[in-house]
Amino acid sequence: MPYPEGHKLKIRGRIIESAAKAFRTNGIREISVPVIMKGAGLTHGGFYSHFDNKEQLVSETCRYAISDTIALLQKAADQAGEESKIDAVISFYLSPYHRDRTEIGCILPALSGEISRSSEEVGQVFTQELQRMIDFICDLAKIDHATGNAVISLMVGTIVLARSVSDPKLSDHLLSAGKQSAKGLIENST
Amino acid sequence: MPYPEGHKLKIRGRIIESAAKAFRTNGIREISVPVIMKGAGLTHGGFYSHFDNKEQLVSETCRYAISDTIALLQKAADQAGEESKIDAVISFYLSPYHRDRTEIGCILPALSGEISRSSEEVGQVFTQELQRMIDFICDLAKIDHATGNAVISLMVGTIVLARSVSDPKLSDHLLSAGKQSAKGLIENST
DNA sequence: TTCAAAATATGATGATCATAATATATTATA
DNA sequence: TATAATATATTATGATCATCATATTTTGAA
Repeated sequence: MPYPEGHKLKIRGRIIESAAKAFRTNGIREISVPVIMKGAGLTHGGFYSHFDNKEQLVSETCRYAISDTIALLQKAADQAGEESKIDAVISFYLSPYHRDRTEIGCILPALSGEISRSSEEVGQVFTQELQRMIDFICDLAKIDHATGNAVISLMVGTIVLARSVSDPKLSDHLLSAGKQSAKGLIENST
Repeated sequence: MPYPEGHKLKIRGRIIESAAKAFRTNGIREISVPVIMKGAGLTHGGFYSHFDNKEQLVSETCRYAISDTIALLQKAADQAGEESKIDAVISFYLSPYHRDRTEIGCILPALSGEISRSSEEVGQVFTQELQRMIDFICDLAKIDHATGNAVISLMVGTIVLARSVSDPKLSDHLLSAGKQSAKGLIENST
């Protein structure tokens, strides 16, 4: 058995990481397989020995990227006191840092538009992972699902718009308005 | 002066309408110039006598499409009593009808992702038109800009997610949660 | 050190795209 | 009706893309 145990799996992981970074900054259709492979330190040809096609990579990258974001938010929560965990998560999500560092950010605002035009399979993975994200928020804030849904929608919409706008002042206002209202929604629900 | 007065302008308008419909359903990069021209009943060659390039068409289509949406929302408001105008607008925006009829819907949820990766010029047009949308909501609901920003973010985020999700029940829940919370935000602000 | 399997690289294919150059069709006026 | 200006259609170009076929490299074991 040539090549070390688990070698291929590791490479596969590197391709997914490269895809996550590339998709987050440039969207799905704007990033080619060759570019993703180069990002993983490989050439394009080997791609199809790891994945059936680009769509399959999109699925797996979705799953990986949302888990990654939940972990990131968990870290923000861990650094805050018990009472303010959800506030810390909201503040991080709606920070200028998260708005500007698309390459490490949440894919919900970055890719939702394209996901809605993707295959059924991609849609299902996305749905599953979004559910996990909603559960994470509901548990942390101890709120009902309706409020959790709205908080996520508000956070995603805020980042979507804050990133699209060319006026930095308006962009900042969108962030702080979103932050204030998200916290308000949570307070009013308990 | 051959060709009737304003003929070219009318064709130009038809191209923009075709683009608006196509972009709304399929996004910007996924729709080609030939397809847009075919939608306007023309062949692709003539495109460049109307527009410098695709990017310019995107700009103009943005402007047209958001105005179009504001008019649509105004119509929804007109059909309601004075006290419930903003409720009517929110209910329309977050209706299953609006979620499902992407080809006539608001471009904010459909195109924001791609807009944030477009040229400075497109970004500026988008920013201007978003401002008009925010003003429209603030005037109608008689709320401050911070609340208006949050309401729009919530509406956009809700449609974005409701369209991406493959589970119809979750999609409906997202809509109704968004509706309830948007109305709540407005009530709490006055 | 050599070998064969496994992994990766190189190169090719056919499609589609934005854009441009050129040819053809249209039509208000003379 | 003929004409010249204007609008549209046809065709061409060069780039990029997903995917595939084939060649080359790598590496654990014999």
